[in-house]
Amino acid sequence: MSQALAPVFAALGDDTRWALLARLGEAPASASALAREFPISRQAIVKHLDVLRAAGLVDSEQHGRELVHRALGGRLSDVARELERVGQVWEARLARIKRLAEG
Amino acid sequence: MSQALAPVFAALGDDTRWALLARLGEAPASASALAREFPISRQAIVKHLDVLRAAGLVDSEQHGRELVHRALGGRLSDVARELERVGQVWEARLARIKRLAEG
DNA sequence: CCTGAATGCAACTGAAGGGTTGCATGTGTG
DNA sequence: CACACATGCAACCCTTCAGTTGCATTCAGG
Repeated sequence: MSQALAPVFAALGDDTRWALLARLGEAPASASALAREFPISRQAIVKHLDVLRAAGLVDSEQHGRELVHRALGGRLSDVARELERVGQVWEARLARIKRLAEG
Repeated sequence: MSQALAPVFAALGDDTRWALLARLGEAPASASALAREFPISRQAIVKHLDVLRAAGLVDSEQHGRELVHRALGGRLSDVARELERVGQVWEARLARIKRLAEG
């Protein structure tokens, strides 16, 4: 199922990358276009996009002479479900321990 | 609402930290106890716990002479809900764009 | 056709972060 | 009361990583 979560979190852990992803969430764009909107070089943006793509958070498509990138909400939902699941297991376990200790 | 997500992702992005958190999810433990189970020094573990606590993923309580840490599933659920929400917004936007382009 | 714009590759720098060791200091329990 | 064990603080190493600059290349379109 959903591949290792760590790479996704690592990808999301950087502010710039998160901003970039949020921007792509509003509308697809090319690296050069993003470079005009953000205060960092195009190369830096390309590297971030590589990381995001590797994490399954972005996908890219050739359009004429430019490579257009878009954010994938689906992957985010996958991760969300996994987190929710894990979180509930922990909470349940904690509750059980507390019950044992007090009861 | 749920404070900035970035710190949480940054915290979850490290494999060792994730492993540590998963371990605490099974049962609370002190830093020294964890140091006996993991192949890294107690100091390294303490630093990881600091990061996790700052992200709201762990909380610590003094028990006799030791500081016992436990994983907070609740925070994980918060993040999950936020992710799910954002993911759906992106998907909806994409669908709308696609409809416009094709329709 | 030819030029501007977009991409790709590579080397380099500086800072952040994971990990270590050493030491000082508390404090529970035998 | 003493000693073992848990914690805290600090300096230090080394790798990873964000970001930069420079250059080569390709290709869409006027």
